[in-house]
Amino acid sequence: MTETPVLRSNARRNRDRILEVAHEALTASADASLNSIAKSAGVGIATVYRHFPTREELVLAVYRMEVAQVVDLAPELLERSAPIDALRDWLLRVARYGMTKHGLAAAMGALREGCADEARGKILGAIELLLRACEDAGAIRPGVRADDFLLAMTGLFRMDPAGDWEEQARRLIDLLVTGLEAGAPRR
Amino acid sequence: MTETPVLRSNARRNRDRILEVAHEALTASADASLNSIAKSAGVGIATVYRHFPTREELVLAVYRMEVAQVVDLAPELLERSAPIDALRDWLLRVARYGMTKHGLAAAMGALREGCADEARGKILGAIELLLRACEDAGAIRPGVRADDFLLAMTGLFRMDPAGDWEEQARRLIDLLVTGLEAGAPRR
DNA sequence: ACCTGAACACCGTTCAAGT
DNA sequence: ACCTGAACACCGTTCAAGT
Repeated sequence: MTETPVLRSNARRNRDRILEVAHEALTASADASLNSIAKSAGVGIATVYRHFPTREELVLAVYRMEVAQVVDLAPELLERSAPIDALRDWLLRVARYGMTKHGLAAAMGALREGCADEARGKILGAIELLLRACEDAGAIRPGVRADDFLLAMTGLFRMDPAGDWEEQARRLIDLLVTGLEAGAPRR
Repeated sequence: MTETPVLRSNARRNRDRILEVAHEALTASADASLNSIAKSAGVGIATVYRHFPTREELVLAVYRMEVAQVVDLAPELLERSAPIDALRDWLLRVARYGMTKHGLAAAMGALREGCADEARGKILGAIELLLRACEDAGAIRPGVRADDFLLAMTGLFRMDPAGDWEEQARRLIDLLVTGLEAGAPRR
């Protein structure tokens, strides 16, 4: 992934500790300050900057760890369910994920579009995988683009964590999947 | 709308000037500083705070002006097109709107959920109007909730203003409308 | 090599003082 | 009533100095 230029062991330890603390802090609040993160991690601010040259870079590093989890879930779900169910499940998990890590979702949303490309690419890969599986099964209309569907999913990250978000997520997912199913060969 | 407690004429002039400048500045960049806005408006910072007790309040005031425009568009479109076409047109206009005022859309996105309630209510009203008209015409499946559809539309504000956003908007709108049309009585 | 904390230029917000 | 700008407590970021 990121190149690992063999850090000294204490440097490596610092880096991990910063990431861990940043993960906690950003999950709790999207605008946790770098100073507070450095203090919680027990390092000087400049050490944070040594490892992550800018605030955005740190947020992105945390983001990447999270994205990997969600992305890896797609093939697992496909192994044990029909493609269309796997898609539904995956979307619900993404929503749940976005809700438990609400601060993080907000922090990600505030990032400049371009700089999240790597993570975005991975998510697009997972969507592509799910869509193509559904397509091959004849469960959805063919030709829907992964990037379009990612845009359509955006709302899953924008729900109110208080209250009935799970119900709302289900309804949104129904709306989206119904859209995909329209014009499917096998229906 | 907002109560108008009869401001002195120079106060009123200041308020208008601040709003005007803030509109320009926030359109250009979502994180234009209040200090810079005050300077451009030719008033002291504290004057900005007198009229808008917090940054959020100012952003929201600008936001409200913008929302009104989009909301008023819905009945106009319904008057001169079939409901389903009015819906499509409206969605495209919303997307175009979000793109020309990208900074503003970003600033709005950063607002706490709850505080935009008034504006949110108006938008929900416009969506409700369009959905019910389509429903009455038998063009879409009945029972789709306005708040769910608003969530599904979220992506329209999250497109990349550089490049082919209009194409992407059209594809996203197609995806959404196809979802609505599935199970419509008259198809 | 890697770390530190004081220092810099900002930010949103407040407040004593002016007319 | 309404306005002003200096002041406050922060922020992200940098840099000279330490081991």
